[in-house]
Amino acid sequence: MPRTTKDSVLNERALHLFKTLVERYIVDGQPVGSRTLARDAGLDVSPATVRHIMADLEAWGLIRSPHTSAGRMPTVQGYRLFVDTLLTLQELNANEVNRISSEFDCKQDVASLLQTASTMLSNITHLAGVVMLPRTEQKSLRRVEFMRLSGDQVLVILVVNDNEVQNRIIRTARPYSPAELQEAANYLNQSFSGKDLQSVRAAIVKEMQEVHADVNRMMQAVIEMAEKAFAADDRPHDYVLAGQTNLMEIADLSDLEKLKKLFEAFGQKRDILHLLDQAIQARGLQIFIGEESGYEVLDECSVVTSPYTVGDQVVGVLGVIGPTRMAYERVIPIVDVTAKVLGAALNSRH
Amino acid sequence: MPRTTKDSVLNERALHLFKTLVERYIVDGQPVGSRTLARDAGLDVSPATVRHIMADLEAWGLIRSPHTSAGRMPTVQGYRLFVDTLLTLQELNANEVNRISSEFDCKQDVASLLQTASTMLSNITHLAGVVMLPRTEQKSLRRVEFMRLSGDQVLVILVVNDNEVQNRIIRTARPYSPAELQEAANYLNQSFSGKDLQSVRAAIVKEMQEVHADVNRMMQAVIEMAEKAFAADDRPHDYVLAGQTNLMEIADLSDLEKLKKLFEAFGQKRDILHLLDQAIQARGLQIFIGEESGYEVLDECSVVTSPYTVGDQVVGVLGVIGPTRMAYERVIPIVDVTAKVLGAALNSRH
DNA sequence: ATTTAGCACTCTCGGCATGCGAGTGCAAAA
DNA sequence: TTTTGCACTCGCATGCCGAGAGTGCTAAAT
Repeated sequence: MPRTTKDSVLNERALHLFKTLVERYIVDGQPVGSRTLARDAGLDVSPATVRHIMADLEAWGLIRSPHTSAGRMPTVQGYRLFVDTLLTLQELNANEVNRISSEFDCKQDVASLLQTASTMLSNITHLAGVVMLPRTEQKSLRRVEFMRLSGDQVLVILVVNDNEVQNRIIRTARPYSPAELQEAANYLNQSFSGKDLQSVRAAIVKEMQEVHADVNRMMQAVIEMAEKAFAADDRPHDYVLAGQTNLMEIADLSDLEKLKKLFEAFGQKRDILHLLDQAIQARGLQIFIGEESGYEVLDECSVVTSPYTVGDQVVGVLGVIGPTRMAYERVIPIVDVTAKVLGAALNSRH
Repeated sequence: MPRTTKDSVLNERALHLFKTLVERYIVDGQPVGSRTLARDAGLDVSPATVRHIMADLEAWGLIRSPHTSAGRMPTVQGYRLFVDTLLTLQELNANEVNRISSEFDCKQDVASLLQTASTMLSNITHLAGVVMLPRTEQKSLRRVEFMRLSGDQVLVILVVNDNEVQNRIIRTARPYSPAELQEAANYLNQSFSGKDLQSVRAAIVKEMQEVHADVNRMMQAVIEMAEKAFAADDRPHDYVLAGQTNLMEIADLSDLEKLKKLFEAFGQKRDILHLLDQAIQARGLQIFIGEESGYEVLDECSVVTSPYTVGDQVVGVLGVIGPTRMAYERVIPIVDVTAKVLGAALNSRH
């Protein structure tokens, strides 16, 4: 009886051949034929045998050929298996890690740290690097200041976390005098300085509900403004992208049409942000291969991400975007290390 | 005697044919042959006559053919002549102008105004839009605030122009107490509130030179900090780019290699900024055609720019970047109007 | 039962000739 | 000065051919 479909088992040898095939395909991008594979695998079997096994692998959905009489290349499921169970990572040595972390040392502010991380990812991997802005949950209020602009507009300046300044413009129900504003600020600074921004907001909301008409005019002003000023800091997520142009010279994506769609997605940011949001939930290195991501523009891409932490809070995620045919064994450690180093750098500047 | 090179004169008819040729080339991108041109020009002459004239135009360096037996297309000099003296602009009607300016109405802050302008330019023209950030010369100080961070680091918060907040971190010669900082801020606010930032700086530098040892400790502190805090706001210029992807589907630039170089230049920002800087000097609508710009990456591109003003101060420049073969007669009015509308929008928010 | 060798078959790709269409330039006629 | 006629040049699409690479199947060998 011929080994038709899946009556065969994926034994050691088949997996070894599969792994060799993927590795080979990743380095030179050509579908791999039986002869090449037989030679590469170092197994001392004939191409004919390899052909049999390749037929099995194809039946298992791990490889496919673009057309008759071309070699085979991995399917998405194939990459998945490869990445999950067969990959031998090329860990970075201490030297390389040092070179990476030294890049961060001279940077001052958060923005340039992120920029550096993104650029570095793209430079080392020759792919596109992406770093999502940190969502700091812990923002401790250091000082608040109100300044009247015109009519009912008030400029609010919040100093948080020792060295970060936020400012927003709010509209108030009625115009307040500078004196009133000063007093309101004083009250808030006294009561809440050093407190977490979230809890300040909570306290204010609570106070709003408790005190009704029996509150004096001043207190009303304070509460009204504070409520608006501390409204959740929900500016949309954002990311820093570097080295998109690297993707332009990758043969797999050379279809201008697709490339354009991809670049537009980078510009829109929406889809990419959704994906990064998913990745951040995962609390660990995450790999999206081809269509797995669920976004059509990323059909021919893989995304390798890792969250980065400050303290032990996950605050953001970074990674690289490249063709499905990427050197995972190199890229994964790089993303991993970069996330750790960025986390450390952010931590020390805190 | 045959009309060999430049013994012929560029008469009315020759110019008319040339103009027709350019217009035709701009719409369909194909080299224009004598037959087509004879038909298009509406002149009732035979293709042969047109051929003679085309030979003249070629001798004058206005057109060239990519190879024997292809039609002719404009040279850079040809475009220059066309743009300078032959172009019939397609002015926008009031309706379109309104549609443009209404886009700006709902925007709050400067950043989103610029973003809107850039996006709009790219949407209307189907090219890349670029808007340089305004360099406001007139920054009147409204309020200054110092806040001690750690050791010799001081956070400076400057409120300028009614609603813009700048903050910088400076290092001082010695640690100052909160009280000292407060006093310094008070002094500066009293003396300089409402003054222009430049002149504040000048006054401080002057004071530094005049008063030496006979100044009290307090005054020294004030001067030291102020000098640093008001150091010229020389963050590098920057711009907002939109619709780069439009450039990807333009046949003229379909060379991936060139396109990559161009996109990298967009990322680096350096060359583009230099060019915009030149454009801002020019005080008026400016067109760089192909190699005229002097930047190799822009060899196959044209850039149409116009400065925009607040009050009657030129504060920035905006424009579009596209292939040399662009619809100048449409693009020029669009850039022009957008610059005016953006200026007006910035003005009203001032 | 597995592995190997042999073989016919399929598909891609580069090179090559060919013909067509578009356009030119020149010389002679109008 | 303009037009006509004509020979000539390219670029480009088409079709053909052969080389190369790889497959699947069958039959033989281990």
